Amino acid sequence: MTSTVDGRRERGDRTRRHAARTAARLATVQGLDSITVGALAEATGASKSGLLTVFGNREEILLAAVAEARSLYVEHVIRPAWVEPSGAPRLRALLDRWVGYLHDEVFPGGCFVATTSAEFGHREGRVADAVRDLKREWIGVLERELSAAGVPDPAEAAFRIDAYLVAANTRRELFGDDAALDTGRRLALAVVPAGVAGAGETSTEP
Amino acid sequence: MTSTVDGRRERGDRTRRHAARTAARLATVQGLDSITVGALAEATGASKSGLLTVFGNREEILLAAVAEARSLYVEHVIRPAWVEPSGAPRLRALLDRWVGYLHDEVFPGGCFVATTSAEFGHREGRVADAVRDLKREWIGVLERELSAAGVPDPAEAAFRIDAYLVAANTRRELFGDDAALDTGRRLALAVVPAGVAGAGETSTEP
DNA sequence: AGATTGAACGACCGATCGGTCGCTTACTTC
DNA sequence: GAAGTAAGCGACCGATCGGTCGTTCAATCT
Repeated sequence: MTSTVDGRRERGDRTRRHAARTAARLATVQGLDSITVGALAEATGASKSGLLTVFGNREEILLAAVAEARSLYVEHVIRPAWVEPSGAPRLRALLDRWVGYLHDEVFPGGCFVATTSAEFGHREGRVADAVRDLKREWIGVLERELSAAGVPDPAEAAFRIDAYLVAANTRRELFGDDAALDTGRRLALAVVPAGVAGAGETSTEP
Repeated sequence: MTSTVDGRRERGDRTRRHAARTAARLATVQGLDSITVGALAEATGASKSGLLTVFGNREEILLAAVAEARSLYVEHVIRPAWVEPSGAPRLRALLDRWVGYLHDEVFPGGCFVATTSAEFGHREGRVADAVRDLKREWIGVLERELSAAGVPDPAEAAFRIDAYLVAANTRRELFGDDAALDTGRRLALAVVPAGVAGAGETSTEP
């Protein structure tokens, strides 16, 4: 996995990655579907045609942006929390990391999942499906950890936590109210059992 | 205030209203900022130039759409609930009406405020300000009624109710999960004091 | 009836949209 | 070093964008 083919493709992968990341960040500011090839070209320093040769068409750019956003989310929120044992401790870490991920401005316009979930609500197509998958995946993580924490109704608890976090993100973006983030975390923490009900291990990735 | 001027302006007002309503409905599907003058012209049966002579420019169309959405919201959610006495009874009516307003498909893409709040999160300009005002107004209603209901921390309670409702709307739009609406209402109802703590009267409009 | 005025329209404007085409460049493999 | 190949670019395409302009239409006022 070293020289030949990978060597040739390294260039393309680098610009691909760079463009996808820029697109993902732009998406939280102006909307994923508002991204234009020309604007992305200017933002990345590449040319329109250059981007289109690498990605094929605009839809592939949006899909790459969603994939890149997912990997950023995993890197900043999921993986750091995964060092904690499954259940309540991991949930607390997830909430901490989630607030940190917003505070660190990983995306300039707040949470990528929250923004695009609202934007692509009931649309159809591959991009909308990718966004749906992202949201489903996050809720799945919450439900599994809540279940491991011994919460009686994990689905409802996940609904509540997700609701608090999204609302916190919206308020912060809309009114510049940074304190909303802590309010959201505090309310979400109240859903997590206080006891050390961790049953799991520092186990497999989600 | 009868014949002359109003008579002449009735035509314009009717198309203005019709276009604004269509724009507000379209906004919940494809995003408020994705509305184009041409698409709105086709959807209303008018011509591009006709719309622009009445509204002036695109921004005015978006502003009119927000204003029209507000009036629809008042008509379907606020006013029906205002017949109940202030406090817990009115809050319960608000939650009922909110679920009904979504169920009746007043907007084809779910709650206008939720969608546009996410879309215009941290943007600037008159449209973003109008969206901000709408959200602020709704939260204000909740806080005032929660306060009247004797809730100790009305701001936090309003945060929770708003979070549940927005999350319910998002899930319904994203996954077609109609049951989410009832989950949202049930959770929101739990924030409202159960006792008949209504202090007010069938009083003034918001 | 004639004048006035807002509503509405078709034609048209420059700018930008997503995308194609042909070319050069950079790198790898013979 | 020659050949091959993906990366990347500039020029250009038809379509659509928001918006302007001059005209026509419908209703009111004198």
